[in-house]
Amino acid sequence: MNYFRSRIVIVEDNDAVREGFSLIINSVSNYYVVSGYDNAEDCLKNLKKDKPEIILMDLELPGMNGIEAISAIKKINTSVEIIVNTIYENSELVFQALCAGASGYITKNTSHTELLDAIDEVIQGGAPMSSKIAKLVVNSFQKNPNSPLSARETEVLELLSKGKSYSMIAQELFITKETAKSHIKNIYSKLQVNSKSEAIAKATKEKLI
Amino acid sequence: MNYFRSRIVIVEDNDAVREGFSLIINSVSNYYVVSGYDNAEDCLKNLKKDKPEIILMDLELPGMNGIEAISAIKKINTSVEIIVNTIYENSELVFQALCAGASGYITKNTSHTELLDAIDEVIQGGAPMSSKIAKLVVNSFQKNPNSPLSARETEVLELLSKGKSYSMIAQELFITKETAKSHIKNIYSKLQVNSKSEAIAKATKEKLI
DNA sequence: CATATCATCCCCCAATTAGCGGGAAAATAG
DNA sequence: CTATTTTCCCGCTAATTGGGGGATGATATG
Repeated sequence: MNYFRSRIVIVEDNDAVREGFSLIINSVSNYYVVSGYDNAEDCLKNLKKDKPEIILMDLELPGMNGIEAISAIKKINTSVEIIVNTIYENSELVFQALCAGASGYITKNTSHTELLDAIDEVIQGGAPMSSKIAKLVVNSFQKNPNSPLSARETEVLELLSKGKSYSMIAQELFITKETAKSHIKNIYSKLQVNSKSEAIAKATKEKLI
Repeated sequence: MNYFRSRIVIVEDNDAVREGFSLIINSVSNYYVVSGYDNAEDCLKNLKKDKPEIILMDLELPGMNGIEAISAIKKINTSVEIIVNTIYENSELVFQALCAGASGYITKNTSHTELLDAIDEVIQGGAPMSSKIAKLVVNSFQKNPNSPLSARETEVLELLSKGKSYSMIAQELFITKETAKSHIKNIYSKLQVNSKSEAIAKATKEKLI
């Protein structure tokens, strides 16, 4: 009877919330909660025993935080799918969680149905995200439309950020080294920096490249 | 009566599909189709007249392709929300579309309901994506788990990719310049490259950093 | 316990690079 | 028509890079 039911682990320090999730998840036949923990350490300790396909992970936890926990879990078992469930919509946290290996990120105002939908989506190979989170993620691909740099300058800075030297940039853009140097001079002046790394840092931060 | 209905433009070269979408969208009261085009050029030409809040954009078009169209449209009107609707799930195209400024990316096997949901989501500031697309996007944040580089080497390479010099890397990691050099030597040997830019290129391609 | 990898540190050396200063001319766009 | 962009040139010096050759102790991994 259990053969086709996905094993789920919940890490959530609020007992009421954790037990609520368990009830919701256990109420449908496709999956069941093998274990619930109020901290990441216990989850890690029992990972090999629990063998979950999916972990529902809170981020604000006592002791080890959720981001560290995701990294640690993924190091032990790369195939487990982790869905972050938190109140935080802070973009830094979102990207940290995704970089650490989260497969989905849903915020805590989600309904029971949305929670179950997220689990379904992960099982089907998707990446469930709350609406705002998806927007954050998509925005991260887009450049700042108010860049002070010209198209050519942006092109040069992009190559610079890939570690190319002046002469390599010149070669790739079919210009002389002097022209590349000239562009870089102008880039530095516009960004008010005076070195490659500062320029890259500023451009990355302001999404100019 | 029209004041609160969102204006939608459809760019889709298949007449039947385009007209089908129009019927679906016009069947609900929240939005209506102001224009439909079978190519991007005509859409661009009429952008100021149509004043759409949302554009439903196909990628495979005669003449100017969808990616170029998105860039061109966004250059004219940064606030218009563009939802890509295509059969392609190719990751390169997805990222190009998002980088060009698409707010959503749905594939053509979506139901009428899902199409309308996507439009709703965009209006509410979200970023609708098909399940597979969301997974692609989320995966793009994650590193290759089979990196040949050690943690320290990865750290060094990350700083190198930010344009830092050997001495700056040494400073940031509290090691000597010689140690940084040593790490870089080992990185080059492991990646079988012999320069900074090659290393960064290979590491980026294989998502080691 | 032996071997491998990792992280740290040291030397020498030559070629290239980066960034500073100063220009200038043609093309493009508003 | 004026501002910006893109292209190109010169000289100069400090710094960087990447090649080579090592060594040490710690920590895994078998």
